[in-house]
Amino acid sequence: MTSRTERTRAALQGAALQLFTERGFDHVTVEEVATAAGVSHMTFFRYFPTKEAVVLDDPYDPVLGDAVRAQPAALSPLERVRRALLMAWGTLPEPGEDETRARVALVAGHDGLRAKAWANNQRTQDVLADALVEDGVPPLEAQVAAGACLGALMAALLDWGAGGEGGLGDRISSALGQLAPPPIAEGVP
Amino acid sequence: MTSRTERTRAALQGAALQLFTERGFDHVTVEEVATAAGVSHMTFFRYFPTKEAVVLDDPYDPVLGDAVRAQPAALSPLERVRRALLMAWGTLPEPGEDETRARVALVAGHDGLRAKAWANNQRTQDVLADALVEDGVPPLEAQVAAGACLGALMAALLDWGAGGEGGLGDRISSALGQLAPPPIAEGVP
DNA sequence: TCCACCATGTTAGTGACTAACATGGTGGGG
DNA sequence: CCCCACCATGTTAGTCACTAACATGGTGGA
Repeated sequence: MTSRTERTRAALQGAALQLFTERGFDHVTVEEVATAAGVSHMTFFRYFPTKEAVVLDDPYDPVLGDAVRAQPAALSPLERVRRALLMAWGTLPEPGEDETRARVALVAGHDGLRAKAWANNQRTQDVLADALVEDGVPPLEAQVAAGACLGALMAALLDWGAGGEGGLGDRISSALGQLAPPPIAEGVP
Repeated sequence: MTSRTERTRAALQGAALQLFTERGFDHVTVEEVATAAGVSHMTFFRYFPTKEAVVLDDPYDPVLGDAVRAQPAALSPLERVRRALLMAWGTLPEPGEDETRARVALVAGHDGLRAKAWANNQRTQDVLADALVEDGVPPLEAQVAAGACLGALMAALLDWGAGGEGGLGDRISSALGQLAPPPIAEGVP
C-alpha cells in the first residue's frame, strides 16, 4: 500500500524531526539524518531540496487560493483574504498536534528555518494575491492584502511555537480578528 | 576622513551590487566580490556575516521602535504601528534612489535573498512589537500588529522592486492605507 | 623613530548541495 | 515462474559558503 518512496520520505522526516529536536538543527548533519533513515545523503536531497525543507513541508497552497475565490467579491481584498484563511483553517487536514508543535517550535527557534518559512509564505502570498488579481483587484493591492494577513498569521504561529499556551486555532482566529473592520453599530453587512 | 574600514566596506558593497546585477547573485562567488574590491574572501566575511548581507544592509530598526513609542497609546496596536511606519518613512535618511532600486530589484528576483530579507524583517517586527509590549499590549497582539504592517510594507517594496512604476513613498503610504480603519462618518477620534 | 595594535592574508577544514555514472531491487509481462 | 526494463539508490568527486588559528604588515600615536 504505502509505496517505497512514501516510506522513505516519512522515515527521513521522522528521523530529521527527532534528531533536530534532540540536538538542534545546526548540530545535525544531513548525512546523519540520512543514515538514521537508512539511506545516503544523496537520497535525502532527492526528496527534499534543502536541509530546511524536511521540516517545512506543507502543500496547502492550492486550497487557500480556492478559498479566496469563494469569498464574495463585494468585500474589500483584505477582508476576502482574511475570511478565506479563517475558513480554510477549519477544512485543512491537520497532522498530529504534537508533531505540528514540534515543527513550529523548531522553526520559531532557528533563524535559518524562519527565513525559509517566510520564503514559503511568499509562495502562499502569491497564490492568494493571484486569486484576487483574477477578479480584477490591482496587483499591488492584492499583494498587500495577502501580505498583511499572512504576516499576522505567521506572528500567531511563531508565538504559539515559541511556547505560548492554548490551541493553535484560537490564536489564529484571534490574530486575524485584529485585522477585521470594526463592527458598524448594529446590522452586519 | 573616511577611515580605511569604511572605504573597504563601501568597496565591497559597490563591487557586490555591480557584479550581482550584471551576472546574477548565484553566478558570482564571494571570492570574486572580494577580489574586485581588492581584498580576500576572509575580509569579506569580517564585514558581512553572509553573502546575502552585503545586499541587505539596513540599520533602521531603532528609529522605528521610537516612532511606535511616539504614537498615542489610545489607538489600537495596529493603528499605532501603521502610523509609526508612515511617519518614520519621512524621516529616514535615504541612500540614492537608483542604488536602492537596484538592491530591491535583486532581492525581489532571488529566493535566497528574499528569504534573508524576511529574516531581517523579523528583527524589525520584534523591535516594533517590543515597543508596544512595554506599553502593556499583550505580546501576541503586538506581534500580530507588527507582522501585518510589515507584511503589507514588504509587499509594496517587492512589487516596486520587481519593476512597478512610480515612487516608493507613494506605494508605501498606499499599502499602509489599506490597513487603516474606515473613516467614521464625520469627526475623526 | 619605534612600538603596539588592528586590519588583513594564509591555510586548512567542515558541511550543504550538485553532477555523472554505476548498480541493484522490484514489479509487470511473457 | 522467470526475465527484463526501469527507477530508486549508492558512489565519487567536485564547488562554494563559511569558520578557526595563526602569521604579517601597515598605520597612528608616543
